[in-house]
Amino acid sequence: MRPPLPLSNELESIYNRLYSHFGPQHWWPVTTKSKSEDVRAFEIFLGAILTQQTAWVQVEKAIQKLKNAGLINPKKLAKAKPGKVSKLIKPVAFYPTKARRLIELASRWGEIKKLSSLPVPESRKAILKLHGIGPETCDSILLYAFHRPTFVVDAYTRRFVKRYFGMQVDEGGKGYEETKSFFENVLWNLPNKDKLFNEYHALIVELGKNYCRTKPKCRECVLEKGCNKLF
DNA sequence: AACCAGGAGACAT
DNA sequence: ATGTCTCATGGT
Repeated sequence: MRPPLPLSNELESIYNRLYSHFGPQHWWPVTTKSKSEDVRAFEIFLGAILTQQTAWVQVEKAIQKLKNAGLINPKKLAKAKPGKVSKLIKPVAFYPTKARRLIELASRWGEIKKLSSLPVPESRKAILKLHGIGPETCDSILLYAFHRPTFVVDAYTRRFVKRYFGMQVDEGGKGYEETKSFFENVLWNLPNKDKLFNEYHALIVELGKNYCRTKPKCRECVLEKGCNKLF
């Protein structure tokens, strides 16, 4: 049993309310200024993996350390020793395994860039096969590093559609795809998709971080004008 | 002092 | 194909 599909205006309206409440989120935050597009993409790529199960402030520390060591650079990072990288990214969770993965992935950066320019469905399939990259990280990389139109889904996104639309999304990978196409089906024909997807996901994260972490009801006042609880 | 953060993989069923 | 367990730092 499915909930009625939201009118496109409904998701647009929510977007507009989120945007006027929180303002632009400026994702993906990047520290390397006015460098080549390639360096920018690589830093985002690293950040996408570092941030798994990790608060963003911790990722910033790790990125800064990598930067000081000159390792926001695929070739150099590929040659770095796991012990060294591990030490640099220590502020993030699972740092030893992430260190090994980052080195491996850095050595395949050229391949990854090529894969990212395939049509989105094929691109995701290919990048998902890489070790250390699951669905959310894959879509984050495609959207934020390579500006491809793919909607990123995270736990906040699922919680949001569950509470706001009463949608029954299961926890597993199926729920990921369901939630993803729930947004994409409605928003796909709008102009500036990548920009919209970018801001929309960031806004949902901001919403989720700030409101009603645990209360499963509290959906009546969702995004209503003048309500300071957003859900 | 439990709980969770911008998850993913191995493994069992 | 779908659940459960594990990894393991730093904030509140």
